[in-house]
Amino acid sequence: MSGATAKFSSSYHLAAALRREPDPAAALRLFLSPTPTAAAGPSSSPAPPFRYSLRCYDIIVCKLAAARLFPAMESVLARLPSSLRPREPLLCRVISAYGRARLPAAARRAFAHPAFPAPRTARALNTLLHALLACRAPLPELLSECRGSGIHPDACTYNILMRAAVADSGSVDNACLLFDEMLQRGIAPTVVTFGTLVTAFCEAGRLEEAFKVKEVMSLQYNIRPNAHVYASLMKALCEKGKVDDAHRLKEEMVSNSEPLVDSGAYATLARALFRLGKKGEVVSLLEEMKEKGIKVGREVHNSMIAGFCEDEGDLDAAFAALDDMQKGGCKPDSVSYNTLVGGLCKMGRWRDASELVEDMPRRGCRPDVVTYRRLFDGICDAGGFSEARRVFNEMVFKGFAPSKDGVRKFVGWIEREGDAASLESVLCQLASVNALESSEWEKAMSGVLHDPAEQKIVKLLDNLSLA
DNA sequence: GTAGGGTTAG
Repeated sequence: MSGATAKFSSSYHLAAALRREPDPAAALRLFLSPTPTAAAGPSSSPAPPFRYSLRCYDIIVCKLAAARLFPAMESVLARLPSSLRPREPLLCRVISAYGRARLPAAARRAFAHPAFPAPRTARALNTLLHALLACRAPLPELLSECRGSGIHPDACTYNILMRAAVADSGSVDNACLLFDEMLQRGIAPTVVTFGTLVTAFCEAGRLEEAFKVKEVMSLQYNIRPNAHVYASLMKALCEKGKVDDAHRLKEEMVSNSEPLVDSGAYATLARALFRLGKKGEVVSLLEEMKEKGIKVGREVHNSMIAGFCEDEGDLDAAFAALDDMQKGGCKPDSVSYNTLVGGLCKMGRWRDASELVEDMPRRGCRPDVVTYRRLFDGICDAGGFSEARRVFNEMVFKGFAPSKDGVRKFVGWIEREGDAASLESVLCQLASVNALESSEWEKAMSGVLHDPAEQKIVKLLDNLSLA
């Protein structure tokens, strides 16, 4: 006897079912009540007839983390017995999920989670540092986290710190100081370290120094520049309008004996050619990749989609590029869809954009914060405010904050409508995703507030300002 | 998915 009601006789079967279940909430229900009797009544759940394996915890935690269902994830972690000896990679998934969700305090708490046996290694520390970097924590905070942990830093630690130095101060010089410190402590730089420096100089527009780093790494450290290094340099050259130089650099890259089959650098070139209106050269670029046996990767497909949407204004061609991508065995990601959503909105086709977003889960791609922002902005720009209201509710429910620009237009519309109750709930929703800025409610106060609801809102705003 | 790039916001 098997089937939906028989459920699972072992943690092995449960793990397989959890893995198969695409809906994280459904997976959680399976995890919580793997037997039919347990499913019948949550309060009287008997213990399942088997012991959960670490694998089951692994799968459910990762699924919940990916879906940002953090309270559920925490409750599963709280049930995780330390006797199962969960290992650091799982902890790292949790930490980085919080980093991606921009929840630094939660990331710090996870780092110290008691279910995971001490001591922590540099790997967990580095994951935490990277999460904090994603939350735009300033460099001194990362440094003190580092010192406080008592964990010996490795090259990866320094690479993250160097990135943070650039992100924080915008100056490459602090990154260079960290590089010197790293050498003094006898930690050998890796190809990633040099890639980070090259990128930092490129972003600062200091191309001569970027090329100097490339030279130093090969001549003094005998580390050959890889595709990352070339990609940064080529992008910087394209941005300065030196597409021919970028072309030459690409030649150097592919003539390197190392099997550089990475297509990322081609994406930059393709997009730069689109911007210059040289669609034909993109075609020959793709042919060249085919000749050389270089797989056309996701980024190249995405830069084609972007080229058609933004440079050519040709949505049909963009959707055709999406089809090509799928036919070529490359799964479109949120960048692909976000570009199309933006393109449709820009053409005023926000109803089509809305449909595309609704279709994304079925196509195997979860809408992200960019998806919703572009759609919301596009609808607000076009004045489709009742649809905007629907999208707004959906995105806020998922924990995504709308863009400032969209909020301004949306709140402006609600003010003009003079619906104080709506305004109140929208302000609350904005506060729930930390998107309520003083300027918004100051403006709201000077707006529609001349009816009895006025006092209520003023009181609400006072409360918000105290929070 | 412990670190760097390339395609979308900003």
